[in-house]
Amino acid sequence: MTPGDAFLILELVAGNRLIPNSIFTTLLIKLPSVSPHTSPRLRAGLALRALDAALSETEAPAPAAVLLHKARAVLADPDLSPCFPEHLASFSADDAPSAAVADLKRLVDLEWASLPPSKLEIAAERIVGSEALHLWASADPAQRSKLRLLVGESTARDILNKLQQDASTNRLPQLDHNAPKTKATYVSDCAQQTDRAGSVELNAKADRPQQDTTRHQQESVHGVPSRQLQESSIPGASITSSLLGESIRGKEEAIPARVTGQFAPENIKNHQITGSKHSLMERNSTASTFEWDGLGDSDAERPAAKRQLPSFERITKPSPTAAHKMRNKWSEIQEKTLLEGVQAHGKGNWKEIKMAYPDVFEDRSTVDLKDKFRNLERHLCV
DNA sequence: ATAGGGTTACGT
DNA sequence: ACGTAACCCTAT
Repeated sequence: MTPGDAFLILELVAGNRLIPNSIFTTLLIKLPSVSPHTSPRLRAGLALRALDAALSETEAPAPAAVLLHKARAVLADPDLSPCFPEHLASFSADDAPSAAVADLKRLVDLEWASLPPSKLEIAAERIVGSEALHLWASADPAQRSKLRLLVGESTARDILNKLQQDASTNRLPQLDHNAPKTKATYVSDCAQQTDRAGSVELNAKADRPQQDTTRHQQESVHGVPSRQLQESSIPGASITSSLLGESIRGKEEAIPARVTGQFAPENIKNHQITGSKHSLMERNSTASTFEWDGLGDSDAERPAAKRQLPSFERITKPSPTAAHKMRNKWSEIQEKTLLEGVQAHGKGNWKEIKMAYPDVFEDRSTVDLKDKFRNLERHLCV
């Protein structure tokens, strides 16, 4: 195992919040040591893990003041503080400790969701993602057998089939410039536009967030914790880095530290009077809200909280008791799941995220997800 | 399907 | 009264 391979593994693992600290630290100890300074993801992952640990005292419900104190200690740690983005490093709240801790947790969640994809994820995207056909098309037989080894038999067959189809229609797939935004673009959007070069570089390679690799990654974490991670991922990594090394390595130096300072003021929209087009003031008759009984967000998801769509009769005969319906507040679980979803599937892939957590988002539309994430984002960006 | 402008209900 | 979370509408 070369230091380069160790770097790829650690960089992947550090930035995946689903992989527990215990596993991460085990890897940290057993693998050849790597310098975190070449990777923003690795740096931020290390820092966020430390902060997470400080904030999640699961033993006894520690008082907020204690958590805050611990968190501040982490933030002030001279080894870690350079790794935090500015708004976290300079975090200070004059609210009560509990509010400050809640604020901090929110910021940390967002920061996790904003981590750029790892180089392995990007590499995986290149060999199975939307751009993969080009790579496969131009690969000679020896390279193809390497690729086949990496992606697995069935995926290889799929890709080759597609390739065949495209060859028969005599057309290679076009580059999709309207591809949805990825984590990487999200980061660069949100961060100040001061160092375009590095971000653009990342964007070009992570044109679309991969799906399968992330999902596999998560499944293996949930299912078979440590053994698999330590053994099975290693040969793949070596092959990957030997095959793709020149394209993903050597760029490390070129990637500048992430700058997430103040955000562009243009993002702040001041509600202004709008020459309203037409009867926007009128509530859409198809709109409905409903009550979410109780505040049971932590436990059993209510099984049958179904939105009741208004029927025709109801329109003609409006309910006399017109009980004022509350709106559906987002539960903490839903918020966390959304952030996790964005981390795993990329910002903008709302449909995908919704489908990935059907129970949690049963009563949320993709637009709801998008709106909610926009709200969460504003906490960070304003 | 998604982004972004706009509206409304709710908490303060 | 005001800021904002949740929701709605529409252009792309």
